[in-house]
Amino acid sequence: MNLVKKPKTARGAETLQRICDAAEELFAESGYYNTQISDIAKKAGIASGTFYIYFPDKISAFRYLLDELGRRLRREIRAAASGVRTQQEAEFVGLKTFLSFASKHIGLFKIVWQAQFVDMDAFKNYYESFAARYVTRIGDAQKRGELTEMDPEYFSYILMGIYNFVALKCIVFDGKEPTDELVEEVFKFIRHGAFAPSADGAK
Amino acid sequence: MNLVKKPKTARGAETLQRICDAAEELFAESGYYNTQISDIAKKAGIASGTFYIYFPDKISAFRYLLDELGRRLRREIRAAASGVRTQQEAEFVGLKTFLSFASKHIGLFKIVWQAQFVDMDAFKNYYESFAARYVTRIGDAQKRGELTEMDPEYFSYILMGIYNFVALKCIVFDGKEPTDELVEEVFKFIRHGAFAPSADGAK
Amino acid sequence: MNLVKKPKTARGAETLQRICDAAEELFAESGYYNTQISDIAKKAGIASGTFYIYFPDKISAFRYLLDELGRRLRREIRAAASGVRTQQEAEFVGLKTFLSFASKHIGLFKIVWQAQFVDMDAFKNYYESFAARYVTRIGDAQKRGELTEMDPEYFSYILMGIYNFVALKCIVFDGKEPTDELVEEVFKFIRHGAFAPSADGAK
Amino acid sequence: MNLVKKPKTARGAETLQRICDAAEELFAESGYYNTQISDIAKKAGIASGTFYIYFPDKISAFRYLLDELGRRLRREIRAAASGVRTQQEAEFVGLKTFLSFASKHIGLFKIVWQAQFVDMDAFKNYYESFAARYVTRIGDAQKRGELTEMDPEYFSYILMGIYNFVALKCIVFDGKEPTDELVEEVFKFIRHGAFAPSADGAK
DNA sequence: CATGAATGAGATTTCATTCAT
DNA sequence: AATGAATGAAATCTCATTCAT
Repeated sequence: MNLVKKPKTARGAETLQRICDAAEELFAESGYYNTQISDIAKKAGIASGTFYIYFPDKISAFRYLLDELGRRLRREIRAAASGVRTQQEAEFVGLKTFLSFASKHIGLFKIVWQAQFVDMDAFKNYYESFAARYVTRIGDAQKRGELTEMDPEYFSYILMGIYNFVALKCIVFDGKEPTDELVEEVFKFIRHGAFAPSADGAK
Repeated sequence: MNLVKKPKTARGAETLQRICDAAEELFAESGYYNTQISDIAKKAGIASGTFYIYFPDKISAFRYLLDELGRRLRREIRAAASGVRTQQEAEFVGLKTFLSFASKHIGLFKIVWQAQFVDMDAFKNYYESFAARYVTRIGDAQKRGELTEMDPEYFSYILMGIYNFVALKCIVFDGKEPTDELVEEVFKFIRHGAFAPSADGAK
Repeated sequence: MNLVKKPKTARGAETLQRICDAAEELFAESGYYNTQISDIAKKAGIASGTFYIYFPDKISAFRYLLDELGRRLRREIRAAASGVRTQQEAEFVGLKTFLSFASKHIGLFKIVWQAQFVDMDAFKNYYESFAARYVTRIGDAQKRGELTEMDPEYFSYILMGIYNFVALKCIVFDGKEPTDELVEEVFKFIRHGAFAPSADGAK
Repeated sequence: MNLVKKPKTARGAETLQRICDAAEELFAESGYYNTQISDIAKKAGIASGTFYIYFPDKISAFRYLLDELGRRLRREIRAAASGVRTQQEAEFVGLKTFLSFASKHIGLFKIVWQAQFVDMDAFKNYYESFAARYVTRIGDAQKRGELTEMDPEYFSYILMGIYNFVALKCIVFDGKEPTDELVEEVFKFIRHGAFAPSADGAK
């Protein structure tokens, strides 16, 4: 069965859009389990029954939003990194794009985090989709000698961990927009690691 | 007011322990919202009403476990890092301890992740408690020139991000025990960053 | 906030009416605490959940009925007493109307009595609403020399006491309809007091 | 079965007393259905189980207190009225005693009111016990020409209505002690009725 | 006598989903 | 396409009562 029924009329398309916007906001703000269909309906300005014209059930709406998030984010990163040469530049641009996307779509960002308790398969799939693309790129870069030698899978999870926790701190906890300085700072860690050259050199 | 009612008899203490064990396992396995009091009661071998002798409601049990997790994990890390000299050693030992703790207490580890949708305050508090301790240590180490200069708060969130996503990949997704080799690999990243010396040397 | 949600369709209006009728009867017959939502639903011929479309909780339904009782009773008494000249006539007609109302709506009458243990504020408010209207009329009549001089507030509570206990004896305990003779008898007391003229003349 | 198990030791007697005091207060303050055995136990400073040493169940404690109330009140009124000659004096003293008793034992007074929804038989029995004694005295007084001729049963309910509602207003609603002036005022009504002599004489 | 932990039936309330209009 | 009333299974939580200690 399909996650969503594509509307045939313009009126229907607008209704679906309103449902998605409302659902995105509410899932992010209150969480999947604390969001009722009636809440979504009220926020979207429709009757509860109308929700079921477009989605077969609640979880389908969630999965649909989750899919959309991944797709859009990957598209943006791909677009942003299209012109770069080195892996360093790609990483820098990726970080920047991720943070700005998470800031604009804080809803979708928070939806991913809870997915593991709503739909573990969808959650795992989300991260693995990201990792998969990473792994190829990382492998290539390692062959070119650009990147530290290590398991490409863990490599990508480390980078995702950094990205996600920086976003958590900056956007969710502190409610700030990520600045260019922040991106620079974080990227410094990614480039050099945690330890100061001197300390490391002494070893 | 109180998250938990301390039992007055040995029998009561045992019952409470059984409730905690059952709740920890179920919250982790199925998530907070998919875990019913009746499930906990059945797993603990008690009547449903007995749960409410010790906890005023479901969410209090969750918060109690969350608190306990943080406390135990911090205690173990502190104990493990008590004899070390440098920040590098401390970090290495901390990572190792975290992964082995998460592997033993996968329940508690997964409880933290969902906390933001059960009780955002408790969730934030959890990470901030960790960050707070980190920040001091990091500041000191930076003064000694051991660590890269950067905002200590983001520094700690970066490290927590790495730890958590490595645990996610290894323990949750792959269902493996973290090995010493993994710890070494991840630590390599923390020490040198993402980029190979040669590539970096160009800078 | 609101005690009741006003239905938007005719079907809804009928359902609400059926719920009110059922609740009125059951609250009166078995008391608030011995009446279950499922009893009301069964008697109204609806599913339990439907109750909650119209009332946010059990106590709101009770308060709503209590309000309605007061309003309807006051309206009837006002209507009945609209054409009278003297306070004596007004009082006579008021007593008569009260007893016949209580007899028709024994449910609502009994609901008031228990209100003090369900919702003390609503209970107090009920009697004070009655007393308030009384007090004005009594004050006026006293100025015209029609009524014994005494505190108008206690005056009204005395009259309410007489009305309520006569109704208790006749309707609740003996299960009878109040007759015109009863009204006459009781009114004799109100007119002359307890003591026979001769005995009183001795004073 | 007995309502209460009489204690054999002095320690037991004190415990029973503490239970009764606590129950009286709580039943009055919060109502029968909102009072938990555990509340009574806590207030009495005992364990919940101890309650069941003295009372077979919750309702027995209630009935016991209700019985006690009637007995004590009747005893006090009898004692106070023992020396009087006329029905007028008896009535005056009765009113005074009732109000002062209700003021001291507001708990017991409020317990009676809710009895109809806890135990209708006990409630009816309570008022009928009072009415029964009244009826005899009233009949005699009527034969002596002291009292207005009317059905003695309704006569007694009218008087109880006056007493109870004056107590309700003064003690429960206004939280005041009944004064001698109040007793005088109310008694004026009982003696002369509601209407001023002139107004009545004109008729 | 006293304790307080344990019970478990039962109450209120929620909410995803259906369906007649 | 949209409405909103209705459903009813299921969840959380309560509390009188029992009983081993």
